[in-house]
Amino acid sequence: MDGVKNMVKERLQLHGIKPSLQRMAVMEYLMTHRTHPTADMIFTDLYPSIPTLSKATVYNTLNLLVERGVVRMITIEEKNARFDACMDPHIHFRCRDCGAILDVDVEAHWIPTMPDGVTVDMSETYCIGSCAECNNKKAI
Amino acid sequence: MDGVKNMVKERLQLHGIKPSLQRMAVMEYLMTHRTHPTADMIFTDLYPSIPTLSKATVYNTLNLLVERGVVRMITIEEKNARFDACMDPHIHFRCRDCGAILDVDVEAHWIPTMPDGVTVDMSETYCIGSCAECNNKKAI
DNA sequence: AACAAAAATAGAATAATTCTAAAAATGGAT
DNA sequence: ATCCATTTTTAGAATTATTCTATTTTTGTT
Repeated sequence: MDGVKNMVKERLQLHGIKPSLQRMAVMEYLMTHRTHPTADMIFTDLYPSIPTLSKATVYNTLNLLVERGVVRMITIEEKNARFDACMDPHIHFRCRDCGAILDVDVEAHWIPTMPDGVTVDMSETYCIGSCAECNNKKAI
Repeated sequence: MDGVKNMVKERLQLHGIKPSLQRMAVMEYLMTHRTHPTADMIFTDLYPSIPTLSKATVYNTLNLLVERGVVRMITIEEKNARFDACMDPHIHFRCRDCGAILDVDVEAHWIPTMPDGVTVDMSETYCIGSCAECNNKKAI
């Protein structure tokens, strides 16, 4: 039996999500690809191995996963949402030049002092700039 | 002469943007409406007073303003981009229940320690949760 | 095997944004 | 003022990410 598949299944069940073939595939994809993929990338990559897969299913699954708090949706790019199954505290950096999105580990997320009565259940920080490679190219 | 219009004009010129009627109108709108409007809201509100206004112009102008660093684009909502002319350090909070987007003042933006070679030129923090009013309603 | 509930599917519909090509406005130089 | 080049605006078409709808398939239970 495949260890990864078991982890995937457990993680879904832990959040009350029935582990169908398609949901397992999307979840496994996110757990093994730390590339912050778009819904379309996930669909395109999974399609060859699940030829009956529909884009609607990918969207349905991603929405369900986000609702249940199993993955995060990243809106660092205006165009399309990106998804991330890593729930350890980290922030995202986008390189203005090459478009890469990198994880940057942090001890904990920053939650500024909020006005009275406001409760926060999640926080995201996005940094934009130039990555090391792009800075290197410019220096030459 | 109108003081606000002068401030608007100066702010555009300071960033090398020719202050056309349309650009002034969009910029003035953003400076006087701290509601984080979408492009569509800006268009709809300005249209009555500038009946020749085109949506493309609103988008062109907003893109120019963001490029030149005069306003920030806020991607706290997946659906549409929102815009903010206030460049003082503050973060945005979105209420999951009523959808309101609030400003929360901070001393300075948080920029975590980045990997070597990475340079950051801007950072945004989004917090999501429930606002005071919605929390109140739930408590009753 | 029969049935109800849940999940997946194809394709149409929606909506935000960008693109295109043409028209209008602007700002010199003559 | 007039001509010309450049910039800006415009309307509408095109694009694209996402959601919706109605149907079919799968799953689990009696």
